[in-house]
Amino acid sequence: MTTKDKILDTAELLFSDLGFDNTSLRSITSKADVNLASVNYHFGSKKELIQAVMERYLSVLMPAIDEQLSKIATLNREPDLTLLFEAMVEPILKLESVRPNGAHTFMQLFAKAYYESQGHMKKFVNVRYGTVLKRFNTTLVSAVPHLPKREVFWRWHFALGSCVFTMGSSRALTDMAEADYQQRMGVAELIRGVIHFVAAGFAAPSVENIELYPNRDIA
Amino acid sequence: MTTKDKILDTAELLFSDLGFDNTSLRSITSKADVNLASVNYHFGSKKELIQAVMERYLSVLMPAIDEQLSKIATLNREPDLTLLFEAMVEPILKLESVRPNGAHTFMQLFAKAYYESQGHMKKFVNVRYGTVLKRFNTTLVSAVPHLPKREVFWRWHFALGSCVFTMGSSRALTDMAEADYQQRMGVAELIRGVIHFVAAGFAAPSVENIELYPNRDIA
DNA sequence: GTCTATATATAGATAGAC
DNA sequence: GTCTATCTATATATAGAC
Repeated sequence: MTTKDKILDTAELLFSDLGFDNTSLRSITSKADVNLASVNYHFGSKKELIQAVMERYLSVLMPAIDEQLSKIATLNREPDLTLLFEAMVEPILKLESVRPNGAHTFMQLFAKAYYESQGHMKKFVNVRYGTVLKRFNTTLVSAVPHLPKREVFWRWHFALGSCVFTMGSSRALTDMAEADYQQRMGVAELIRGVIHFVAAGFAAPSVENIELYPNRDIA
Repeated sequence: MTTKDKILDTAELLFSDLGFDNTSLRSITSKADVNLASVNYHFGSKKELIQAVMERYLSVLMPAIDEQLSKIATLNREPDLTLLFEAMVEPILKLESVRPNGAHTFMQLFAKAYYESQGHMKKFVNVRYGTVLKRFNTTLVSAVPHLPKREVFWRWHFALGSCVFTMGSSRALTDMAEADYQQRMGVAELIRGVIHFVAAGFAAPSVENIELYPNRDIA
């Protein structure tokens, strides 16, 4: 195994576990058993190392998502929401082929990236995969034609919150579920659970058409 | 205004904006125009400063939540989910009285605390307000008697994700909503929106009773 | 209570020998 | 490509004068 690969593998392990800011280049190189200076030699900077770690997954995930969106487009009917969300499962599970336990690792990385809102990552993803993201958004909007666009905007971010949070805490949550309810959840079941939840939230009638506080018994 | 208060006010401003780890004592003391060493004199350490900042809000929020739970208990009927969630709005809005814009600031702080998962905060909250948290959980479980407990566990965390994420990104999201849809959202509307979303997710039929992939057109 | 000065630790990055 | 040694910056925390 090359030095470069040793760095990448160790970095993704520590990044996904501790976050990007909380992982020092020193901890990576010592655990990977390579020299500290080799990170800058091979990657230039910590930022570029982070991008390289993410790119290994994004380069598999994004084309797979694009392909699913194409399949949906060929159906020649209004795409429904559950179909769209479920179509995201396969691309994520495909990440298992990138590295052992890849889907789980990527979800953790994704969540950490979101939490720490690394500006350079946002730019990086948008420049490289902006068209796929736009396409997903277009499909999403067309899947809920009865909702005002601003409603779609809000619900999408509510849903994203559930997904990111679940991804980031997946290890802790599955451990708790096993300890308290003897329930062994895999990555696939977890994704399906959260998808079911957010799809139901999306399917709710428009907030703008209902009375928000019908039950004022206690207020 | 005392030095201690100047530190608290400035700290909460920077913490809520940049997060705890990303805010140095130096940036706080220089912005508050007090001496660096005064933080350790008045609070002992950065950890204790963080706890003091949170405590100003928690000491108002938690008793208010407890009171709402009491009111729900006196209704003498199965508490419904929407009622329970809506009951949380008033306590949060009460935080406006702690400091100007307090509800918004607290939500940001809460989200950052969750993201950075500061171990000492978790302990601190559990020790001081564990009974209120337990009581909320008990009420939640009794509000959805048709769901298996493990389902409640999962859905609660999915819901929490939506809430935390929305709280943490509230400024960015409301700014986008105003720019793109000319929609001016206040804190109250935002909370109600996300509550409506997660209540719908909670109200969905149990995942364990439905076929998860009824629509396999594309997989 | 408030200040200066400093101890101590840890970051990311790089120069230059090999 | 790999290494040692070091630069530079920044962090929390504290000792001790006032």
